[in-house]
Amino acid sequence: MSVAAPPQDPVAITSIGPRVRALRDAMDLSLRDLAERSGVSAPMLSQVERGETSPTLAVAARIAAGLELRLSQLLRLDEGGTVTVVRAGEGRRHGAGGHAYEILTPPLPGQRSELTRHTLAPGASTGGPDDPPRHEPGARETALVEAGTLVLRIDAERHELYAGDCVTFDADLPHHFENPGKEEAVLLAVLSAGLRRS
Amino acid sequence: MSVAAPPQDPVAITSIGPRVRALRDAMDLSLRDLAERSGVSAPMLSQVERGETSPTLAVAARIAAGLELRLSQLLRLDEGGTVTVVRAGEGRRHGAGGHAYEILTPPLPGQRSELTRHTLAPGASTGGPDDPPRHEPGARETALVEAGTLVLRIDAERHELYAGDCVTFDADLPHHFENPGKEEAVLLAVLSAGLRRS
DNA sequence: TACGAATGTACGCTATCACGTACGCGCCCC
DNA sequence: GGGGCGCGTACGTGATAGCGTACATTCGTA
Repeated sequence: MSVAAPPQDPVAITSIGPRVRALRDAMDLSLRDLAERSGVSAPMLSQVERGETSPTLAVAARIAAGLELRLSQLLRLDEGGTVTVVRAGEGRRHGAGGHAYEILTPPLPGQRSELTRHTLAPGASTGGPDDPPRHEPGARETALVEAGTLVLRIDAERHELYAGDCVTFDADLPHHFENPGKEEAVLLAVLSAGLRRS
Repeated sequence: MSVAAPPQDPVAITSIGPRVRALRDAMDLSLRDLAERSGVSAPMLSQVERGETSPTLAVAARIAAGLELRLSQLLRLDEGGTVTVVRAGEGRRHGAGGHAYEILTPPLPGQRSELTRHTLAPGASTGGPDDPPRHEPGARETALVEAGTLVLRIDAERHELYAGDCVTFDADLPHHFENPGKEEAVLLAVLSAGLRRS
């Protein structure tokens, strides 16, 4: 999931106006009251409330202070925290053959890690030796075996993993998992992106 | 017309400059790169970073967006919330108070995500309302319910989660999980760090 | 009805925010 | 050494944020 696009809509954030108005009303303050408390002039407050102007951080902070809030608190009210729930089995499903996986993390801006649940039929493998996963440099992967047994091959190395085992490795190396057993294997994988952006 | 107390110091908030600089460095972006990503001119970015000017909310939001952060997250860094310190002693509480957890990822350099498996006894909760987890700004958490039912409380919101459900949210908001059921609940949590401070 | 006191808003003026351009600097490579 | 190319920063200019003042309106009260 290499997110690169601009993340959110910065314009909508300007809409603290209604919020300020609501808070001021809730505190039973007039424009002049809040002006005195915040050190921002009443006309300015009026313009901000109506969205006719975008205050500077300094002024916005003083307004927030006058409302006994931190600026981040005032702003979060208009941003709405990101909470995304993916119900059981409702992730994005991929895969063919004996390898199926489900992406459990949403494609949000700023998302730096991806959680996937892989199911490997007996004898199946992820990617395969000919088509090794190529992750970006600096990426790191953590894999947790939920059920069955697996073999992780990184470069020339070979690691046997059993249910409950957890392995962490640099994901920019060619690697893949194999299911050598006779039962289905389930793997949870966390892929963390590197910091660098180009 | 009721409350009276002057709350805080709004002046210090203006100092997002160093923060922006650190975040930009961590993402390995030049002023012009960030200018393109954010839609704010490079000279303006330079002035903001050096604290020579107080940007407009609109501009500040665009800067935050260019850094893949919400403005409130960017601001929280310079507010009293500098207490980004993780809850004291929670790492030791293995098996205490009905909440046990195990860190599955190693403390490697360059590790930017942490995988933990939590076990919550009936009625238990992670952290608790008085001692909410405070992760670093920009951090994001993905939690997967392995067994039982859980309730995620984040700010004022409440989300019911059942086995197999997966939820992703901004981890720098105060949050905690509760086990309202009569059975033990198991939770896998992936905590992805935000951009590094240098 | 008239009046004082409160409200929120329209008007100018000044400070400064925010832009495009241009400069000095360090680096790599013909 | 002289180009190029990237970086961050100093200019000058237009836009606008933010102030003080003055105005229209609605109340409660005489």
